[in-house]
Amino acid sequence: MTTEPLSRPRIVAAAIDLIEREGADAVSMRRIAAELGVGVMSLYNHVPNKDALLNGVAESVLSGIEFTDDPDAHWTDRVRAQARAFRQIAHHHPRSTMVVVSRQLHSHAGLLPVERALATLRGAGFDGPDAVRMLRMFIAFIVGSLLREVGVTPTFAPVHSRTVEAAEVDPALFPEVSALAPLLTECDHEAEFEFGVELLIQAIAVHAGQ
Amino acid sequence: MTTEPLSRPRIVAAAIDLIEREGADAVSMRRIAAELGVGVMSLYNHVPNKDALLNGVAESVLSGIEFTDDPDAHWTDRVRAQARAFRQIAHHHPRSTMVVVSRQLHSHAGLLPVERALATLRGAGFDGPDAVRMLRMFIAFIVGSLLREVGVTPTFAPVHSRTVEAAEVDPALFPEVSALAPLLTECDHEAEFEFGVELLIQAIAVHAGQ
DNA sequence: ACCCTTGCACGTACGGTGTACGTGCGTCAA
DNA sequence: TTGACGCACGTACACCGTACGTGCAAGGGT
Repeated sequence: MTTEPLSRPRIVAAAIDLIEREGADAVSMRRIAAELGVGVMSLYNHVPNKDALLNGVAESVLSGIEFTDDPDAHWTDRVRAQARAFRQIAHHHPRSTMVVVSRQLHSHAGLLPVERALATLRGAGFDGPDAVRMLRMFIAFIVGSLLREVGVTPTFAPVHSRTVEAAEVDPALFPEVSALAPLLTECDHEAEFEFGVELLIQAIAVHAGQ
Repeated sequence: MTTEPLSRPRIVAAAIDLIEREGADAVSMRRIAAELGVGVMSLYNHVPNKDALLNGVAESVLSGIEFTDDPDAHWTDRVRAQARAFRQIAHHHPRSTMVVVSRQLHSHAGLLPVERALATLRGAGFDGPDAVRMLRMFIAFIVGSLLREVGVTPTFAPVHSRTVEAAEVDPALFPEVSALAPLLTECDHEAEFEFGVELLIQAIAVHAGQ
């Protein structure tokens, strides 16, 4: 076993790997050390504490986003592409998503998506305040969508379809929910996300036109 | 000291109180027991485990929402009112917000807002699938907004205004971010939320009209 | 009046957690 | 050669969730 030297990137990579395999709850300094075949405290030579390590995880995942921005394209296409790129996180690192969105980053990795989004919005003709507003709107939507997608926030699926389908929620108390139960239990995240993005782009376009 | 008997509601209330005073990280079974002047294991006579206790916290906060729904009002007003009511969580229980939105509830408390929202959307003329789509859109937006508001997700404030204002982010690398830094550092959550709600309602109205 | 069940508060104990601290070894600079 | 330094490591501490056993008080059946 060629004992490659310990390093921050290697530790972060091990953490991401562990999160994706066993979930964020499985992450502990001891566990990561074991995964790397290393003593627990050796980690602290490269990472100040667990919190910083998780920040590293968020940055790493975030910087893995493939932004293929075409500055000549229409701004609606560029916004669409950026939103989709962000959603890739949920595909490539589903169980790390919660870590990414629930962490306040002041590093380059966290700023790059913001910079790109602001650039395309300004390019679309929005002034500063409007661009920031639109960006915040999109971020809220995307964060909320990703959380739903990775199962943190409810789908809302009152009846988890594993059970006897519906019949678990009282139709008298919740007529709409029970009537729409089949629709609520299933969720095509891709379609849902696309629908939301289109709705937002459309709304923004209207807002820009006036 | 009149030693009122221990009970689930009293434990949940103590937990909420503790969260609001010292943050969600301060919550431990030992701490709550101490707060109630009670042995740790006594809690387990009323609550199966910590997870269930936090579910209780979420339900309690959620059921504290004041929904004043007027069935005769225009659906846009009803949607607005419901969105605002939900946002009250962030005002009344700011530090519990994360607990509320990050927990999957299958109880009455969690279903009631869904039922109400679906009812008003159906009343507005949307068919089942559309109503569910709109609801999910709103939930994503609201969850994302609340997370930003309570400081979980970034504002995005690359320069935390406590430092030397701007000048911390390289204008060459991030021209837009540094140019808009003043706007990014401050965030009127109320205005931001209202803007988003209006944008969504408007978009949905357009969608409904076609 | 008796017993006996039941409910509930409590203490102890176990295996986990993050991390402060001291120790020893390898590799370079002087 | 010697000194400093970087880094892997073990130990130790305070804290966590909770399984388990114990004892006390109230209530119901006989």
